[in-house]
Amino acid sequence: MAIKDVSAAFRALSDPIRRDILKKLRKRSMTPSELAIHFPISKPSLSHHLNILKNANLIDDERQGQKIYYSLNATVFYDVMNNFLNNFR
Amino acid sequence: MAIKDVSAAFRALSDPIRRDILKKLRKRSMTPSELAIHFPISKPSLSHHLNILKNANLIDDERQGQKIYYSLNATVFYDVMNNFLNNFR
DNA sequence: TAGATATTTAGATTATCGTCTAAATAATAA
DNA sequence: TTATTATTTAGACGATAATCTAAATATCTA
Repeated sequence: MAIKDVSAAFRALSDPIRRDILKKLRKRSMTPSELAIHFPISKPSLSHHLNILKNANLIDDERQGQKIYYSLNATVFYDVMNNFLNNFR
Repeated sequence: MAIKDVSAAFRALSDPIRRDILKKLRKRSMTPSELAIHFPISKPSLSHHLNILKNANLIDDERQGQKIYYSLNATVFYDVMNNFLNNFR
């Protein structure tokens, strides 16, 4: 999956909580409940942030029973950055 | 000048007009009036966008008489991107 | 089928954003 | 000084965003 919307990607990255979520997911996939431990916001708010990251194609999700595992979509992540940087080289 | 605020930089980059302004400034410094030709917004709106880019340290300004020349601050620009990418390597 | 756990959706509230017009400031030129 | 040009500031308005609580949906287990 390629870059759908550069604006959405940058907007997603403009929030420190969302950048921290990506940093957590860099190490391993995590569920919303696992992530929630690290952030001082309600679960609906966390869900909202995850949705924004997902719509920007920066993360993927996969349900396993009751749990949903979110993971970093490194490909799109680099695509956004590199495509953008190439415009300025 | 280093990165003051990563959030401000990404937020600045989340608007397509502001990204287009940066692309124009990649080639040469330009005044608000010169830039205005290329964008379908009022001059106060353009001024607002330039202010956001300036607060994010993505551009510099320099007055020459009546005119103010805006230029890309490539250093900060790359710093934001590279520092961020390094976090995900 | 209930009950428990995991997550999202709905709806409200407050704050921020992008835009405009009108007015103000700054510099130059007649 | 007065007029002209370049740009920003002020203030308003509608749209979007981040957050919360309460309720709904989905899955598993007894």
